[in-house]
Amino acid sequence: MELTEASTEDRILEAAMKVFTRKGFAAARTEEIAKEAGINRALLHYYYRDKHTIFNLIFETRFKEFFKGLFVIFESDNISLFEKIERMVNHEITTLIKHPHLARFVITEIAQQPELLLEHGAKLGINPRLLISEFEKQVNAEIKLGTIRPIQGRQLLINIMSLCIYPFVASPVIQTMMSLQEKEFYEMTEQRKRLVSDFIINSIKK
Amino acid sequence: MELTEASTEDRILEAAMKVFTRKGFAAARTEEIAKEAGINRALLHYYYRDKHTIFNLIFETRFKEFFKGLFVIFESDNISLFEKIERMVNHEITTLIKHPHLARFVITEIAQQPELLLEHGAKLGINPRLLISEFEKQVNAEIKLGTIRPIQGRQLLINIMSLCIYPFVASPVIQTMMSLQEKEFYEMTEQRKRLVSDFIINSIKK
DNA sequence: CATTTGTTTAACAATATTGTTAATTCTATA
DNA sequence: TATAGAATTAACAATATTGTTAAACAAATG
Repeated sequence: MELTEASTEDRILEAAMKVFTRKGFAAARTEEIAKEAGINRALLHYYYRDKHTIFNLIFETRFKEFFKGLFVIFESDNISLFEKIERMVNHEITTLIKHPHLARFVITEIAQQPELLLEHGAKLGINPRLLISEFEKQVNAEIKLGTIRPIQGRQLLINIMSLCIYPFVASPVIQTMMSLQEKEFYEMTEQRKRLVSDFIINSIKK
Repeated sequence: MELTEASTEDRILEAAMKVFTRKGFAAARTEEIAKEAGINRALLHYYYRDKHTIFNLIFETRFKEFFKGLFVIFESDNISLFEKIERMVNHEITTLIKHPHLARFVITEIAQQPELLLEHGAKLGINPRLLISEFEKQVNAEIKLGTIRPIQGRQLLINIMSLCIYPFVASPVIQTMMSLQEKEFYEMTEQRKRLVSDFIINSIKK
C-alpha cells in the first residue's frame, strides 16, 4: 500500500514552514523554499502570490500553535491551581518538543513586526487580559487561604512560561555550552515536564 | 562646558548597534544605519569595509556583554550557593534592563549562524563546561549536606537563566498580552531581581 | 594662500532577491 | 488520440540592497 505523496501545493507549504521557522522572514530565501520543496521558484508564485502571502499562512499556523498552548489550560475551569500549573507545563513542553523552533520563530517575528500580534491575535477569539485576570484571582484566592506564598499572579505566570519556553528559545546556546547532542537535549527537556512542575510548586507551596 | 560630539566613526557604530540589535543581521538595512547615524551610506563603507565588518564588531561587543553576565559570577569562589544564585540573578537582570534587546539579539543570531558561538566563544578565554561542572559540584555538595532538595546542577542552571532572561526575550509578547507600558514593564523586571532569587531559593531549600 | 590630507557626497555599478511571462510538458477526458 | 486545462519551467524583468568611484568639500599645514 502506497502513501499518497503530498501535492505540490502542500509540499511548498511544508518547505516554507521549515525555512521560515528556522530563518525568520527576512533571512528566508524563496530560492531555498523552492529547493526544499523540490520545485522551481516560479511555481511558488504560481500557487501563492508572493513571499508575504506564504509567510502569513505559515505565521498564522505557528502563531495559533504557540498561543493555543498558552490558553488551552485556562479554559479548564474548576481545577486546582497546582493541577492547572502541571497541565500548563506539561502541555507547553510537549508542544515545544514537537516544534522546537516554534517559540523562537513566533517571538522574533513579533519583535520585528509588533502589528502581527494584534492582527493575528484578534482572529484567535480569546481575550488574554481576561484569562490573565482570572488566573490572578485564583492565585489570590490561594494566597488568602494560606496554601501558597504571596506572589503576583502575573509574575507567577511569567515564571511558568520562562521555565517552559526559554530552553527551546535558547537551545543552540544551551546545547553548545553544555555539549548536548540532539538526543541528550531532547531527554533533558523531556525530564523538565516533571521537574518544572515540581520546581514551581515547591516554590510557592507553604 | 560643551559635550564633545561623537566622531562620525563612532556615530556609525552606535547606529549600527541600535539597528542590528533590534533587527538582526538579515533584516538590518545599511540605509537605516546610515540614516540613524545622520550620514550618507557611502561613508559607512569608507570607515568600515562592508556590512559584515560592522556586524562582527557589534556582535562581538554584544556577545561579550551577554556571556560575561553569565560567567562573572562563577569566578567568585568561596561563596555559598544561595549567595551565588542571588548575585547571578541580580547581575543578569540588571544587565538586561540596561540592554533589553541583548539576549534576543545574541540568541537569534547564534540560532542562524551557530558558528558564531564557537568563533567568538574562543576569544572569551573561558571554558563554559568547566564552569558548569564546578557549579554542579557545588550543587551536589549541598544536596549531600541535605540543605537543598535533589536537582541536577544543569537543570538548576537552566531554570535560573530561564527566569532571568526569558521575560526580556519575549518582552514584545508579554508587554502586549499584559498591557504593560514601557515603564510598567521596567518596574516588573526591576521587581524580579528579588522575586526570582526568592522563587529559586524557596524551591530548592529543604 | 597653495597644497595636502582626510571627510563627505552623488552618481554609478554590481549583485542579490523577488516577481512575471510565454512557452513547454503533462494529464485527464471527450 | 486530439485537446483543453492545469502544472511546470526557463528566461526575462523589476526591484531592492549592497558596494565603488570620482569629484566636491573641509580642515590642517607648509
